[in-house]
Amino acid sequence: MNIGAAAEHSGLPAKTIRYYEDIGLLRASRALNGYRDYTTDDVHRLKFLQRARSLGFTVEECRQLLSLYADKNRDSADVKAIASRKLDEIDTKIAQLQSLRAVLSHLIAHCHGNDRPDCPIIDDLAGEAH
Amino acid sequence: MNIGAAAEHSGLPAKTIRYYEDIGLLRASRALNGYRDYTTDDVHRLKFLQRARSLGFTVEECRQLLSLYADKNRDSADVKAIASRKLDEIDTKIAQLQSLRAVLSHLIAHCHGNDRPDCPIIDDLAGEAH
DNA sequence: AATAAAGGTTCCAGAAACTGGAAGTTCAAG
DNA sequence: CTTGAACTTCCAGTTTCTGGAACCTTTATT
Repeated sequence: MNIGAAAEHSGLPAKTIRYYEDIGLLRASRALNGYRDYTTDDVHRLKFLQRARSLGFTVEECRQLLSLYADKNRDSADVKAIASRKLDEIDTKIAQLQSLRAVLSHLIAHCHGNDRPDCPIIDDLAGEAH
Repeated sequence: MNIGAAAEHSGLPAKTIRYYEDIGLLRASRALNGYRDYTTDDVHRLKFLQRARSLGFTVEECRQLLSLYADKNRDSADVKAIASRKLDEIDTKIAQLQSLRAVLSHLIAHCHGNDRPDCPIIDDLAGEAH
């Protein structure tokens, strides 16, 4: 599959896919004409990258996450440790999104028109996830 | 409150807070000595920014989100429309995080040692949020 | 009171993660 | 066989910080 189709399927711009190859995040094999050639597994990885990046994981973190599947020689306890750490980060992110969501939905429900200047939301703004 | 304390409370480096001021995201008033002076409301906004940025919202999106509270003259329907759109984005992010979480926890639970190379996870990698 | 350390200021340079554009090659359609 | 889309590389620019120099203010210590 050419880079255009891979871009289409993964949701990443072709430019970004080439950039990821530049920095060694995901190498694709080449067809005889020199074009990059992507397998469906490659596309899965690209989708995964798109998702993880859009959720605030850094490229280095994505590299780590990808390595969890890729490295057959890695010790199982090691994999588990890294995965567990990432799991905690994900849980934190979910909690933060939920608190962000609460703030916004409160805003939608209660703070219309003239009420808003004194809206209690501003007090909760960035409040802890209870 | 000085910038150091604001940094401490918000979780953002002082450098970043100054940068946010540079790009007009959050202006702080100045004390007589020229130091930036932050109110607790400012700190709430900073915390909010820290959170939203770490969750993958762009600076421009954060600016929009902040404007939801700040702009007293904005039409209520307008506020609701923007907030609703952001709410949808947040829901999507939550769903994506949950699917990412499922993949990782599956990895932890089932793909230890020699099983992993053929682990079914790689098939789910970046699979849709069901 | 003098001074050293800590923390504030601006400004400029560099890094991370893209993003756009030029110049050229290959492919598919008419 | 030509035209246009999609591919290639390479270089330059943008966004979002981040580090460091040079200098000023506050705070603690002698």
